[in-house]
Amino acid sequence: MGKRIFSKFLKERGKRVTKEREAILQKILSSRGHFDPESLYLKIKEMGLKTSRASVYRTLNLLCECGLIERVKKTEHGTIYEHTSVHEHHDHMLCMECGNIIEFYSETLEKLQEGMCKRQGFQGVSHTLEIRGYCKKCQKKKRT
Amino acid sequence: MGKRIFSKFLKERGKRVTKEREAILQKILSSRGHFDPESLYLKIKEMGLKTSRASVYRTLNLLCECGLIERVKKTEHGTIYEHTSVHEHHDHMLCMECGNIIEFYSETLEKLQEGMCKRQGFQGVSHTLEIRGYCKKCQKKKRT
DNA sequence: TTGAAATTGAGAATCAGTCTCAACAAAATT
DNA sequence: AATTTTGTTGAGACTGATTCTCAATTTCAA
Ligand SMILES: [Mn+2]
Ligand SMILES: [Mn+2]
Ligand SMILES: [Zn+2]
Ligand SMILES: [Zn+2]
Repeated sequence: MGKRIFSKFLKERGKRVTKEREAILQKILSSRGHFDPESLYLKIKEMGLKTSRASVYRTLNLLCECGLIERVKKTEHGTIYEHTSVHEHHDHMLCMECGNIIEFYSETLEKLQEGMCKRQGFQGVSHTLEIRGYCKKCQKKKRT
Repeated sequence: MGKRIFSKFLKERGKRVTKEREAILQKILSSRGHFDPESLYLKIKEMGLKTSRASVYRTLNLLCECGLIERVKKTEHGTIYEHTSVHEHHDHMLCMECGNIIEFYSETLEKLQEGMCKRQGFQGVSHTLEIRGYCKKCQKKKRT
């Protein structure tokens, strides 16, 4: 499904639909959750498909532009992405102990943000909310 | 005021209060708003004080640990910091056109987040909310 | 099928941030 | 006060993510 969107996007810009770009998108769509460019690159090589880091990075930028994926977060170890076509918009809780990511969504929270924007005369387009702390498991561990 | 806190923090850890560390903290406290390591480094040099990039980075890490400053955001051009002792906690709206940053705070929003954490059994410690979009000025420019 | 135009991949370049280590300074011991 | 111990500094090397370069290759409209 994302394949169509991507092809259309590329053609509209006079860009080309190549095997490499298709392989990269396919691999992203066929795996769940968050990912980073380096692991994606390695997974694609493992499958015997040919690609290069340069192409992975270039394609990730294109996929961001066309809205099929999103940059979730820049960390000290690089950028984390996720695909948006599957998931609807959501925010994240990040466990500082184990790195586990909990996804959540609250309509009320979203509305409230819109309200804040209006009050400031700001035209909101997108947002990221990250709550850092400790997940259930890690809270238990700490108690002992 | 932050000077005291920093000295205490350093001593508690068997670390030393040096001219370089004091100069860096002073420069941060005496300037308003957000900053990045490189400009901070340049400002300090301009003043004729002696320092190195290494020391700036090292000291910023210490100041984060002791809570006097915070990493606001990692961008493609590096990390943006701000000092917390002055400002209370707040969130950000970031204009994608001109880079302008609007700070805001909503009690309701904070409470709502606490509620979301409780529902997930997550122990929230801190968070970052960034809303991206267009500020008043840039909205006007776009219309014309 | 052909050729102009876009894309690819290997490796060089860039850039923020960290690390190394010898010279130096602060605290602790004598 | 002199000496020893230990932490800090700064220049520059290093790292790792990402982008750039450019010759070779591929796409696709005609
Ligand atoms: Mn997610
Ligand atoms: Mn701020
Ligand atoms: Zn955890
Ligand atoms: Zn603006």
